[in-house]
Amino acid sequence: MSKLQPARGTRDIYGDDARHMRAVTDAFQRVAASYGFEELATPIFEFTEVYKRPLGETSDIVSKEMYSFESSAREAGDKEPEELTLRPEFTAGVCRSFISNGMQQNLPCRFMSWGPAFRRERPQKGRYRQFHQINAELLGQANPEADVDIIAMAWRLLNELGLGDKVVLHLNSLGDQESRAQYRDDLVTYFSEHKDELSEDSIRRLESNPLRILDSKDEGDRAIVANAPLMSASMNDESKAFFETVQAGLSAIGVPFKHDERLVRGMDYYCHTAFEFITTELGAQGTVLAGGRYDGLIEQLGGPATPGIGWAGGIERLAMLSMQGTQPDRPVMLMPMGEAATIKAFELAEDMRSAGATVISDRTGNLKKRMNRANKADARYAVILGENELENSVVTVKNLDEGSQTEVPFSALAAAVTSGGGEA
RNA sequence: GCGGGUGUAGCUCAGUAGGUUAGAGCGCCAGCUUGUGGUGCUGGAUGUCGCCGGUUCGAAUCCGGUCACUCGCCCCA
Repeated sequence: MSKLQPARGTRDIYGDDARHMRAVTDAFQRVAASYGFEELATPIFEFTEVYKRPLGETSDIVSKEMYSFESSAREAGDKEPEELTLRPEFTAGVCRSFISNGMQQNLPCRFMSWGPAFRRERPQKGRYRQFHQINAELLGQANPEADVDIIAMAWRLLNELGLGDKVVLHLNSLGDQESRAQYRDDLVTYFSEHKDELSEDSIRRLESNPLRILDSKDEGDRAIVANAPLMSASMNDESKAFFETVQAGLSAIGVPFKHDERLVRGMDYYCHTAFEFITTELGAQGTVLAGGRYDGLIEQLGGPATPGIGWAGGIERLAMLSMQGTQPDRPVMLMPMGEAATIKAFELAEDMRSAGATVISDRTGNLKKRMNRANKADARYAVILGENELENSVVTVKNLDEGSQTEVPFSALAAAVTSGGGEA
């Protein structure tokens, strides 16, 4: 075993892993495009402020999980050092881009993005320090129908990945800002009365994030949570109506969901709809796709008040669950023997590629070795060009599935290897 | 960041009353087959036993540290 390892929480992605992940992003791009989403590729790092402001100084992400650094490349012409951060999530960067480019002229905006994100957490299965997400954001629509659309899109994607029966949609509403603030107060009041019964973690949450106590895994906490006031009790009429519409819409298009009163969101800018698609097959990393509405975020970043809703999916987690992947095209292995044949083979290879074939030229070793490699590469044909063939302007085409072989004139080769399995 | 488990060949793993040259399967290489793969037969090589240090006449095995992975917590996709 080599001492040279990738940095903690990172890994090399190749082979089946790469194919499975590609299947997820391919399906995502296809599905999102069918809902009118267009690609927005934001930089992989931003000014630290972009993440710090909306997430809050005290949030776990900002205080201990961000990869931040100071760039001071004076040689490159930078006058002042810049505080930069590798993106820990997509939403803040997308909203920054929306503001930077004056996109409020063009509402509503539907953006799809994908790629790596970085968080310095303790690695676990399905949780990496460099991980990959697919991300969808819909900006400029305050109506609950938008929430239905974007959840429907997620549901369609999950089904295309064959995960319809492996995930459960947990759905909740945090209400509007007023309702949410009210609920928070109600919870603090209630939990403060039971403070001495709460776990250490939850006493801390009482200050930092009281809503999080609701999904505590501590046994003692759960007993107290069971009698805690419900979000729905604190919601005003507008918020109730909003949530009713979302649920009715999902029912109308047949998206199954479970109203989960204990599903919450950490950041303050979240409101109304919150949802998570959860599986039981990945241990503690059960959330494979999650999102919600964030009507206050863009304004908080200094842009024009613009409502937004979106979600992010973990590509690693989705890939691990679905295990789908397209195999590469079966290649034609071209085997020129000798110098003159090698030159001729360049031309034949390009002819076959022009006709749509995948061609690999194997120029080294004896024929036995090359046939062996052809077999490992799962080639459909081996094309042999030796001195005998060269003299007669033919190649020997061997069908590796059937074991049969025939001689084919140069001019007929491209057609022979692209005729779809038919013997030449 | 906190707590538990694991680390032996490319891969999956055996290997404890500490004892000489550390094993299996798969894969890999070679030959049977000098211009022909897959299945078969024969043979071969796998390796700082994660790393560093300690105990011991002697450590893959016991102890400490460290790194990585893994399970849970925190948090989250």
